[in-house]
Amino acid sequence: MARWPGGTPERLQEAAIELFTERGYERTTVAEIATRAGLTERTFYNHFADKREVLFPGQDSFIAGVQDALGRAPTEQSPLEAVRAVFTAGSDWLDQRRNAAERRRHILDAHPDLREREWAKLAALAAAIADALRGRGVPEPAATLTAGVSVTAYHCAAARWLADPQHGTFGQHLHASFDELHRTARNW
Amino acid sequence: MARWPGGTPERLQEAAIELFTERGYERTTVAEIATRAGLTERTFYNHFADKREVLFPGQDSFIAGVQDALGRAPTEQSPLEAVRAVFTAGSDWLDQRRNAAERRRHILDAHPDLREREWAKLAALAAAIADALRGRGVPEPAATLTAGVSVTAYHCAAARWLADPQHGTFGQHLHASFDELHRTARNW
DNA sequence: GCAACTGATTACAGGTTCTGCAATCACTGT
DNA sequence: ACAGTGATTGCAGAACCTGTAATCAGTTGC
Repeated sequence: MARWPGGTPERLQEAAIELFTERGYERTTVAEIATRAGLTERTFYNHFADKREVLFPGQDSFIAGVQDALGRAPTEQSPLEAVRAVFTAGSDWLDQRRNAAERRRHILDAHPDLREREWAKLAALAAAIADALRGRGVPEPAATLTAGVSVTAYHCAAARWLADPQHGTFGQHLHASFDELHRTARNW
Repeated sequence: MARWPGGTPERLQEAAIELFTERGYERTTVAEIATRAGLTERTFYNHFADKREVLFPGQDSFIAGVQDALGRAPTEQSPLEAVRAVFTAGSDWLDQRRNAAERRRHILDAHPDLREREWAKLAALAAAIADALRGRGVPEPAATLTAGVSVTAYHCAAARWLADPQHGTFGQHLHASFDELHRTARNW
């Protein structure tokens, strides 16, 4: 018998999402989150760097995964093709979590501080991609630009995926975004 | 004779930059900034929404200006051309403030919280541009994508402008970024 | 069997950020 | 004179976050 029930960070995340949904992000204190999870405020900060981070579980490992996958992508792919393929490979994972993503999006949209953190995560993703591209021999500023453009397309696809009343798959929106990118690029 | 010496926000900004440079962002309290400016902590918060905002003066009006200029850009320009032209129009303004920009960059680079705010400002800029493009009749998702790509190029240009040991003008780096964008787009 | 170790949790104290509210006070217009 | 304006201030307090040390069930080494 374990001394402490497992899944502490998960319990904190669930409690946080419940409370944020019920009464909003600002009107919820960290102490309340911890209490609902059967823990104390101090324990919350043992698992999350700050109050916002509880809404971004696994983001850092996702970013690391993208960077890693890009490192082993076939060399004959162009940089943008490689990134696009890596994103596409992870699209099923997202589709299976649409409900959770929708609830999370609601909370994020309601508070600027949380969107700020989201942009920070996207910037970190772009930095990781740029790093991987440089590792593939892409020179600057092409690496940074390609990474930024890719993340823009990714983010745009994610937004439209969640806003889509027809509930199309993330993969469909991803391809639509990248295709639109090619189309508009032709008019430059 | 005015009751209070003028330029309160400017004095707070100068005091903040001095202190952040001397002992770092984290080791400087808002009370210390206010005291150095001959004011109180409460007055600081009358002028800035939070501690970080003191390093982003006039950003919101800059964003509004970009949006406004885009609204009156000639219709025969393609969306990306229009944005590029608006950015170029403001490049002299930046060149005249290179020193201040360098000091500010040093402070920003040293603390993640500040970079987070910077990304939030860039995201706000992208949103404003997307809005202006939609006003020009650009449909979604092209508007959002073009705006995102533009801001990526802008940000990349700004970074390289400040990192350039040859001290090239911002306009040169801006054009280099946009040209590189065209070049890489051809390999997609 | 027993002691030392481990590692998650907890208790506590305290600094900092940020907000709400009411008061001050020189200047302004009537 | 005299009320109005508006920037500043004082004060109280909630919430966020951190450092440090204590607790204690389970595990390991002997």
